[in-house]
Parts: sequence; structure tokens; C-alpha cells
Amino acid sequence: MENKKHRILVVDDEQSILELLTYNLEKEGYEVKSASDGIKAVEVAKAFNPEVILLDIMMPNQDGVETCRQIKENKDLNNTFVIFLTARSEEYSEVAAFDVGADDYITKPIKPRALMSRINAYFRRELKGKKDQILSGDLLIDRSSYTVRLNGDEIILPKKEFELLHFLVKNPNEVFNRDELLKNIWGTDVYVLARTVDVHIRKIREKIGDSYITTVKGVGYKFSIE
Amino acid sequence: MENKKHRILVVDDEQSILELLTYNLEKEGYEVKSASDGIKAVEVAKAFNPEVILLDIMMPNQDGVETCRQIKENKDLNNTFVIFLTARSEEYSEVAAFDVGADDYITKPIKPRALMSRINAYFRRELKGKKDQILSGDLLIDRSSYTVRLNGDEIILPKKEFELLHFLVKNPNEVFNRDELLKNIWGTDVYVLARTVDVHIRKIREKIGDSYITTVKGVGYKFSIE
DNA sequence: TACTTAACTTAACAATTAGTTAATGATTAG
DNA sequence: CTAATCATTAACTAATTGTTAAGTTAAGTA
Repeated sequence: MENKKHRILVVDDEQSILELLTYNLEKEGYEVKSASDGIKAVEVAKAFNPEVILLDIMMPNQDGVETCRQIKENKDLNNTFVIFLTARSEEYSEVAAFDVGADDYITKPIKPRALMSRINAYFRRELKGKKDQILSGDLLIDRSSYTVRLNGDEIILPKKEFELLHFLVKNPNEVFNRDELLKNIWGTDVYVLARTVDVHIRKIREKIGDSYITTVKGVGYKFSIE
Repeated sequence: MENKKHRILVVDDEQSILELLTYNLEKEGYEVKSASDGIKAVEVAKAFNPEVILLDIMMPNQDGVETCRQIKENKDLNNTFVIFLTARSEEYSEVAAFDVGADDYITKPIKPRALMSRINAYFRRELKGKKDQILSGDLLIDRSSYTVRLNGDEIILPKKEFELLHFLVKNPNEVFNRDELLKNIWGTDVYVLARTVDVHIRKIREKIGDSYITTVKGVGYKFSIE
């Protein structure tokens, strides 16, 4: 599977913190880049286009607040989720941070596990409501739009046909008899002839071709994938 | 103006904290409801449908962690942004909180101004991306003027029609059933027949043509874009 | 405020489509 | 070869959606 890694940029002038964060984030499966001051951070951000920036507030050259402001003003970057890191002792206020567009604010010392939970929570939220798709060979089954894409062509299936295909695709290479299919797609409380399945299979094949759903004689149907 | 207030639910067993939070949030312009334990919180949440819940962790009857879990499991509530409140001394861990779906985590003592900044930041983020204009194919949807431009022709839609179209365009290719549309556009507290949606769809199609909104039989409607 | 218009909702009926059944023809396995 | 099983078609029924019109409510204006 080609699940693209999420991109995170960490910015801090202390090398040890950069290393700590980078190590933990990469272990968690993120793609990480780092910068050691605010000016470099903006440069890297433009090229790397991170989804999250962990931004130290107090830095030489250009502090985090100013850096954040620049990021939030940049058309390409202003959707980035910015998390400020700050030592409790520093006088920068949380209020000021949020005023320049910060999205979160964490005080040092950094507790790696807690930080990871926070970041994972962010991505969980981001991904929710997103695609509910199954790609199988050249078939793309999209539950949210009730469509099947076959070589780019979009085919809208009626509900039952879609549910049936979706069910089979979800369980590839597994054979189901008609009663099992009825039970799973029609539900247990409906009385429908088993032959009805045949007709729906027929309709589906008519639309996507015969090569996907295989008949297993004496048993039932399955979605075949090599 | 009819800028609907954002809804926030605060949950804490200490009356004084409820009052502090309610006071500050209302001053900031939010619509606030409160609950004094986890069980009541879930009840209130179902009726009030808040956008943000401030949730104390340690409470009698049912603690915040369990409450959060229930909220995140509820289909209608799981988009709510949950912020945990916890005393630094309590042994509940930040990690555990995020594991049950928390979206943010703040330690007491509560600094009202900082908390407000945080919540404002959340809504700022939410509202962003709800841009005033959406261009989709040859349709330009302009929220500020409630107009739709189609090949240069300007069409003014009445509110409900506009909101409906806007919602669909904002979530292209995603099918919504009538109840979901009612909930999102009419709100949870209005009782309107589901078929009302059909009539509005009809009116929209009359004005912009039939080719944009697709009916998915047995399911609902979607805005189609290749 | 009363008048006027537009928006919104409901209800009724028409049109369409999905879903099911049943009948017939084709295929396969033993 | 022949039962059994599946494919296919067509006809039928049930469910869903489209459309219109009329009744209500809300908004705007003199």
C-alpha cells in the first residue's frame, strides 16, 4: 500500500530538541524535516509543504511568533497546523501565540509520548470523514459517492447493486453463497428468494464487465483478484 | 445579522468552575450550556449538539474519559471537538485522554484568557476553508452575496436553496441522505419533512440546470464533479 | 401597521426506477 | 446423457423521486 507519510517540520534552535523530536516522530511513521531558526523554517516550509509545524517560540534571528505570522500569511502555507513549543519560564504568552494564528501551544519540557498522542489526534481528526474507498485492480469502489470507477469512467450503481459489489470487494477471493449474501446485504428480516442475487450479479456484470465476479458452481459468488 | 452563535458545552462537577467558564465564554459571544457530571453531559450533548465540549476528567458518576468515549462513538456527536480539563495533580494521563479521542488537553488551573484564545483559534481554523467563494467547474458560489455565477450569469438563490447548494458543493461527490442534509442545513432542532429537500433540489436544478446535482436512488443527493 | 411579495413547507399525484419473481435457455458436472 | 445449477430476459410490483400547486410563514416596504 502506498499510504503517503504525513509531513512534519520541527523548528528549534537547540540541536538536542530537534533530534529528540525527529527521532520520535520518525519512529511514529512521519516524514520529518527540521530547521534551526525561523528564517530557515519558512524556506523549508515552502519547499517541503508540511502538514504540521512544531515551532519553538524563542529563537535567534527570527522568533516563532513572527515566523508563524509569515506562515499564516502565505497562501500556500496557511493551512498548516502550527504547534508552538515554549518553556514555561519564557514570557511569551499563549494568548499572543494564538493571536498570530497558532493552532496549538505546548509547554516544555516535552513529553514525547504525550506529544505524539496530540499529533496523532490531529491527523485522526483530519482524516475523519475523508475517503472511504477500496481500490482493487482497476476498480475503485467509493462508498461516499456510491460510485464505481473503472478506468476513469464513473458508474453510479443503485443501492443494492452497490452494496453487493462493495461487500464482495471488501472480502476478495472469498466465496459467499446466496443466503450469506442476502443476510449481509438485505438483512435477516427480509424474505427474498435466493435467485434475486443472480439478477443483481447480472446487472453488476453488465456494468463493470464479467471478469471481476466469479461464479463458483454449487456454492456461490466471489470477487476475484489475482 | 444572523451569525449563529457557536455552541459550547462545559462539564465539571465544581460549580465554581462551571460559572467561571460559562461567564467567560458567554462574554466572548458563545452559546453555553453546562452539565455537572458525565452522564448528564452526554444527555445534554445529544440535545444541544455543541461544537466544542470542555470536559473535566475527574468527576463523580462517570469520568471524563468514559464520557469522551461515548461521545466519540455516537454518530451524531463524534465530530465534536473535545477539550479535556485536568488538574496537574490528577493521575489521568494525557496519552490516555488522546486515546479515547480527545482533541485537546489543558491542565488546570484554567487561565481564562488563554483558554479563550485556544477556543477562538479552533473556530478560526474551522471557519477557514469555508471560503466565501467556491469555484467548481463553471459554477462560482459566492457566500457573501448568496449568488451563483454560471457562465457569467448571476443567479440569486434564496437562503435555503443557497445553503443546500453550498453544502453540496463544499463536499463534492459525497452522497448525503435527506436527514443528513436537513441536519446540516436546517439544524437539529427543526422538524421538517425529509421531502422538503426534494423540492429545494428541484428549485436549484431549475436555476442552474440538472447536470450538477445527481440523485443516488435509495440514498440521497450529491454534487457531481469529474 | 397593513400591504405585498417572496420564501418555505406540505401534500398530492405523476413519473421513474429499483427490486423481485418467474419462466426459459444455456452450461456444467457427474 | 441428464440432472442440477446458473444466466438471461421480461414482466410485474413496490419503492423512490420528480413535479406541481396550494397553503403558511417570514420579510420587506410604503
